Amino acid sequence: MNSNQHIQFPEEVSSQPVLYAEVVIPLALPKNYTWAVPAHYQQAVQPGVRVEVILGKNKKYAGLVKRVFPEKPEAFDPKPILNVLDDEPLLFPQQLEFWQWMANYYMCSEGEVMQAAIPANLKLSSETILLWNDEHDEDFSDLDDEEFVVAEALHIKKELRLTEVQQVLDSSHVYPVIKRLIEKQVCHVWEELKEKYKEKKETYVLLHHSYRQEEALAALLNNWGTTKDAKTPKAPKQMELLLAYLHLERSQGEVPQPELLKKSGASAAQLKALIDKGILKTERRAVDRIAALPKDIQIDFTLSPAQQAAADAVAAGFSEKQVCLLHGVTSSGKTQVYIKLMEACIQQGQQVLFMLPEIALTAQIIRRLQKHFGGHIAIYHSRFNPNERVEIWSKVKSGEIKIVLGARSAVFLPFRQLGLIIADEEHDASYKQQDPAPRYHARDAAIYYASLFQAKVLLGSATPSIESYYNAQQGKYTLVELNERYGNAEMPQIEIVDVKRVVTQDRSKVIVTPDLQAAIQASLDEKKQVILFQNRRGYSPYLLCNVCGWIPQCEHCDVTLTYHKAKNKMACHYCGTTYPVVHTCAACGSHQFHQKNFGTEKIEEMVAEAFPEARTARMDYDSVKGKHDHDNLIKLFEQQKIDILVGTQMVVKGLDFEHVNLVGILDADGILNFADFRVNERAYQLMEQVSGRAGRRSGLGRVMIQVSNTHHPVLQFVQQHNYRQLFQAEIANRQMFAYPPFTRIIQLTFKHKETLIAEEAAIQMVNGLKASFGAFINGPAEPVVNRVRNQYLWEILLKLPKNNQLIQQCKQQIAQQIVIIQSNKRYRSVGIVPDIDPV
DNA sequence: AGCACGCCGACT
DNA sequence: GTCGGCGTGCTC
Repeated sequence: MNSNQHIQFPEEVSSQPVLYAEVVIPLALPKNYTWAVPAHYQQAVQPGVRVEVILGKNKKYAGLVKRVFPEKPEAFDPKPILNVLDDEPLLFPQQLEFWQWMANYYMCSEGEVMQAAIPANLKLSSETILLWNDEHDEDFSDLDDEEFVVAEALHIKKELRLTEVQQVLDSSHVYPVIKRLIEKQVCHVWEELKEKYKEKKETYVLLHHSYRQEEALAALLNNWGTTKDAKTPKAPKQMELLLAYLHLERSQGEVPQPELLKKSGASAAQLKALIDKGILKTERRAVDRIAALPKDIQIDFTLSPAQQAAADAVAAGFSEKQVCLLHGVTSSGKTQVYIKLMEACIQQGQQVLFMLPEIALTAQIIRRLQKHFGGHIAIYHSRFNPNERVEIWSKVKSGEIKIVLGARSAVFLPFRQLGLIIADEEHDASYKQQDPAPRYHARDAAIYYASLFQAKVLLGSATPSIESYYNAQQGKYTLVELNERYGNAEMPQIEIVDVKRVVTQDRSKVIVTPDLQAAIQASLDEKKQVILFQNRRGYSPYLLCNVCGWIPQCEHCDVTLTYHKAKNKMACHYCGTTYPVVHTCAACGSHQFHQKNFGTEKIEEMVAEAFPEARTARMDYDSVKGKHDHDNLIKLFEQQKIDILVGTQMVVKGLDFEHVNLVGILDADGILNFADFRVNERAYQLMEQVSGRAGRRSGLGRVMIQVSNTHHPVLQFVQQHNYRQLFQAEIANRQMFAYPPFTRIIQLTFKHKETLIAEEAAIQMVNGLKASFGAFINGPAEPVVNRVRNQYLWEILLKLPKNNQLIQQCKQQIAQQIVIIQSNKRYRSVGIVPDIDPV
């Protein structure tokens, strides 16, 4: 086999039995596969390390060892593990257990969980493309010969496929060498980013590590200018610069180069001199990278009595129950309560995971937490640069990072001593991953994950999900209420504006009623700011033929195309295809089209026309592509450089603007008339959260809701800010129609390019489940949008009683049924997608 | 997810 | 006569 055989004892003589390893491969394979552990790797192969294996003819993967065992598999002959990539496990047993739980609970493979769980840089396969890391300089002195060869090739070509690397290196070394190059940040793994975003980079000045020690620094300063030490410089201007640096570092933690030069009045040359002397150094990095802030904690505020009481109640609750729901009205200062609890947790040497919905993860909250926890905190985000994600991964694992602030994917980080998970805005639907598998709910998964560490979970919201509030009411969670706004600010006053009363010439919908228009003007006159909220769903602008009523549709989906005026394009929001704007009706040949509905784009345009003297801006998914666009826009609005902000859901999330005293909800009907069992809950959450943006700090805020169905009960609840009433009304509904929290839902989607085949497969599933679960099955039915990407859809909805054993049995039976259905040639290519607890 | 194997249409 | 379309089955 190889030369090792000569130095290795023959197997019969060796005291160790042959071992096999169950390995998770980051693919949607039906199950995990087994590879043989060569004798010389028996020490190195242990659960949690990555190994290089061949799968299929010649595909290589870095898989993760789940389990090592001595029994030889009978059904097949395992291939050998080629290499062991890690000296120590990439994660702890808790994470492996978490993966397994997630695969079971959400009906997917562990490979799919792995895919979601670990950063791209830790996933290697033959398909992997390596990219040269632009941040790396050309200093290759710390590379060995093999690393150097690859690094040089990469430096020239900028990218290499792993198969190309194979041609340069002896093939038995490729993966280990690549692994080391990634660790040395020479390169990183190419990854298709969901959203392109350009990191904002700045040059920061840091103290060279040899002067990080207090004594070394003191010695340097005390001996400055004396000649005792030949290395000690004299230049007084440089000392001034150094002192300015130290001052800035102490006062704000981080020292951006431009700021230092400006504050100290020193020149770039003087800075360079200090760098050349090895006293300071510079580092170019993204602004939101792990901050080199001092590792101390500064809690320099005191809680209000109400906040203190809440914090105490949460802490007391944790001694009895694992989960606590903090229901605090908007602007009650939940974040301060979190900060106190986080502090207590890290004082005990434990780690904290602070989760937020992706779009609420703004510079505003980051800055706020960094102010208190400095360098203990890291931000984790699916859009971050791959090298940094690995850096955070390992620093969380080592325990160096105490607090992670992140979106849902942060639940996968390898915490060592997790003490507390906070899920802020716990009601938010974006905690649920829609596509691809694992379709997990990060809030629910976090509760399980925490239990593996005996850690506590704090769910926070001004508008809790019905499920969580119900759990609290039933005594499953502790319930803590925080009913007063911080600083005793009053809750905003809510006015319902009946749009039916406004008559327009062309019977088209009114966008801004005269009442709202007057209120906007009043706010502007007071030099205050205005937010106009437009629900996006179903309210995008589209074109309609004036003659025959034809509406342009997507070629691949059963969806009306959205008209984007600014880009002069038509787009499908389901599959993303864009089309040129139609000018000729496909049905009657007419050239007259009318723009229907109003998106934020149209609203911004009209508002700008109506208030020419005001500065308006728009915030929605299209206008803020990158994360920094979003932050910049918020900054502008904070600084009152924008008077009127028109936006979608985005403006709702966790933002805190001081000078907003009017919020307009333009079309509440679009929110209230959505066909989903959660409409009322959603509508309440949305309107209450939007209202919360008004008058947060000073003065009374005003909210105007434009609606035609003025008697909708949810409007009254919002008007009175009465969550309890909403809950009571809604829980009765849920019970009556057997929806969560009284049942658990499993949705099965069947996809095929012929609708009949998808339907038949769905019917077969129903038939297979009928005997045991017949009473709980709804469907199959076609969804409202019945074709996406040229595939027709059919759905089955199971509303199961809350009985874990029964649910488990049902999942098993679904899995079996999927195998049976797909073993029939006719249904082989039907995609069957289970979604557990869909939102 | 790849990818090879395999069975039917427009090319040299 | 062949090149190649992508349906289908398998990967320890």
